[in-house]
Amino acid sequence: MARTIGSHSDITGPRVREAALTLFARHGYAAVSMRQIAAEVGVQAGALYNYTPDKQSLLADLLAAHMDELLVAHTAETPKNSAPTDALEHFTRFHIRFNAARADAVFISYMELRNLSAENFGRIEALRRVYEGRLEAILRAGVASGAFDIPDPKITALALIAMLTGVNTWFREAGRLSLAEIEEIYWGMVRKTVAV
Amino acid sequence: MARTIGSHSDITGPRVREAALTLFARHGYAAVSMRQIAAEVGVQAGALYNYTPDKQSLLADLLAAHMDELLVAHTAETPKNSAPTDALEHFTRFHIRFNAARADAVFISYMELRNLSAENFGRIEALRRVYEGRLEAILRAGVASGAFDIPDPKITALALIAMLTGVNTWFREAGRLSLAEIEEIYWGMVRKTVAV
DNA sequence: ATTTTAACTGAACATATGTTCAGATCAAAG
DNA sequence: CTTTGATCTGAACATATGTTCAGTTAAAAT
Repeated sequence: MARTIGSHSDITGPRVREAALTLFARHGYAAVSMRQIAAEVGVQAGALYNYTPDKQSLLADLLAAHMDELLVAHTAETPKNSAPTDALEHFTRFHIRFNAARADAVFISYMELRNLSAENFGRIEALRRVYEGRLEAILRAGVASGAFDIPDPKITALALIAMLTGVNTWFREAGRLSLAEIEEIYWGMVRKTVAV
Repeated sequence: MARTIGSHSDITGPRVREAALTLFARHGYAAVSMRQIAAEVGVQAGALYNYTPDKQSLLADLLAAHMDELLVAHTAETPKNSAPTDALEHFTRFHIRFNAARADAVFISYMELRNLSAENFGRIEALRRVYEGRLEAILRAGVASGAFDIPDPKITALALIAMLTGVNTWFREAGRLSLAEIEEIYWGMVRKTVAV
């Protein structure tokens, strides 16, 4: 009637976040009520406040966690001192693979920026800029080395990120193409886009 | 106290749609109330129902109108019997220019699909598929003629649309680059992406 | 001038939402 | 076994939402 048998914050907490992520991605932050999230977890809405101060923090934390994870993973997996073309290939494959494994988080990290408070928006946007900046740095290094022919590295970075992230709107594991095939196709397009 | 002096449905109707478009784009459909839209127009919420059966229809009609306008404009402006490369250039420039002039409508046509009823989603999605299909047809013609080297026209079409539509997330008229400059840069990238 | 139609208000209605918190039950510690 | 801490319920609270509609005022028609 009150405390659920076997419950523990280490179990319920992640389930709250998971449910929120799934529901926000499917229906949108504003369209999902705390009661819906609670029902998904199997508790009443009031219980959610043991795990989040409020609804806005729940969204902001999901987005920040995703961006932090993205940057940490990218940092860990990025080879040092690669030639620009290798670095670009790595970025391309990393982006597709990492994001495909986290479709919901990627989705809301673009779709729900409008629902963040100004403070939270600034926080998430700063993280996004860091990631974009890494691609731009690769492109600039390629231009400087003569490996790439790019009229405007910043615009090109934006275009490539949009292209790569677009995979998330349609890729399905059970689809016609495997993720590896999609990586190949996209790397081919990216390579040609910057080719001399 | 009741009817506003000088009011007419040909004036208020479009203002309702305009206010809805602006507010939906800025805050998201679910986060915007009918009272907010009404306030933007300068009427009470109950008055909106002279112009739309319900909130969902307001959104669906905005999306459908945009897609219809896009397809009509694209049909009217597309030269007949162009070589694939010319057709692709035209598509690229058309997409950027047309959408830049309708940033809010483009934005919600991607961001608010989740908030459509199943019936309305099907309706809008079908229109989107028509547009995508036109790009794919250009790419296929280019492959058939030997002008393009593309491993998968359908995937390439999705990638290019994502790249081109991405302009809408950051382009500002008062920005560093003019729309014409952006068209040039993007056409350069698109041309190289499909190059033999 | 009168009647009809158009365009609105304001109040109401039936829910719905984010959040709080006293009390209840489970789990861990002593 | 008792006490303390953890995790929940259910009710309440203060708003907020989409929508309806009788009545009011402006515009158009007669």
